[in-house]
Amino acid sequence: MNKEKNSPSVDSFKVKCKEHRLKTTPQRLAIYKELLRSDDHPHADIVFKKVRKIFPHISFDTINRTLLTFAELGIVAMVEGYGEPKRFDIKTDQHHHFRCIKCKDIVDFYHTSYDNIKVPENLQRQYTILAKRVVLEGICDKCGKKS
Amino acid sequence: MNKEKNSPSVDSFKVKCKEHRLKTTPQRLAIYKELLRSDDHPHADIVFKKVRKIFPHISFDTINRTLLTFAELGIVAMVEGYGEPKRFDIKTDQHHHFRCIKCKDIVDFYHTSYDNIKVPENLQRQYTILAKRVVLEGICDKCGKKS
DNA sequence: GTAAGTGCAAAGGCTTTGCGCACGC
DNA sequence: GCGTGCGCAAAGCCTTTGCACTTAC
Repeated sequence: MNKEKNSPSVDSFKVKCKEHRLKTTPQRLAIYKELLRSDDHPHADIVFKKVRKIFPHISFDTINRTLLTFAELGIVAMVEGYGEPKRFDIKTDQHHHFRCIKCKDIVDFYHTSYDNIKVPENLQRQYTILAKRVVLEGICDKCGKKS
Repeated sequence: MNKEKNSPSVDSFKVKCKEHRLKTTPQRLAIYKELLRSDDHPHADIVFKKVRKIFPHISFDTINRTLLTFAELGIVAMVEGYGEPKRFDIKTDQHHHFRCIKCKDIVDFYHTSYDNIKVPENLQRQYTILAKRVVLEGICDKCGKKS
């Protein structure tokens, strides 16, 4: 494993850009850095508002296009939702999610035994499985206290 | 367990409506029946096009509002996606999903050992877990043949 | 220098909201 | 008859597209 290449960092980002023949523009770098800072799976508009503080002239389209490009190339991941705006995650390694059904928060967690769950044989035969993920849903501590 | 109440059927639907003080209008019944017929987790527009064949004067808003109401009350489930239009599922019992990343098909499957996966203790303590679901992603047989 | 990327503007979808009329209970 | 639900229309977002200008390589 090449750590440089796989753990999210500014350096790994530059490497990935070269691999995909993407230009490492200041805008892209700023967007990537913002994602590095976030652990709440922000959507484009949140990233826009934050990056604009550093980059006042950046346009929303650049944010959106960049995030979609990153997602397509596997530089970032897209997280599943229920029809809300697309949300992005800097973590592309195997992990799992807890989702709060009230505040819509998504919390990442790692759990080796979930990584190793066996795919049912009939599905294994029929499909090419590329990713496995466990999604837990419920109510987070903050929302639990409110009610 | 009250089978009448829990397995999806027209009868169980009427019971559920009464429980939630919803009127069982012909429109709602038609929408519910259409979902009963579908196993591909359709979004509102698909349901609209199909129901309109039986109910030419039904409006899209009715479909959309009805589906959202059903989802909110737990009469149907909403399936997770990546920012596309909301998709709905008549199955509200525990099951899991395979998603094809190419054609976006979602296939339901049941797998007891997935139902019984243990929630990590630290999460168990912090959150109230209401649902567990395994999501497998990859390429389905149809898309696999094409490439 | 060249191709790729950015910013701006406009259009296209999907979803939501408000309101008068209709209809199930 | 009462209150919920429906249909229609309009508005509000989010996302996508096209194009000229700019910039990284």
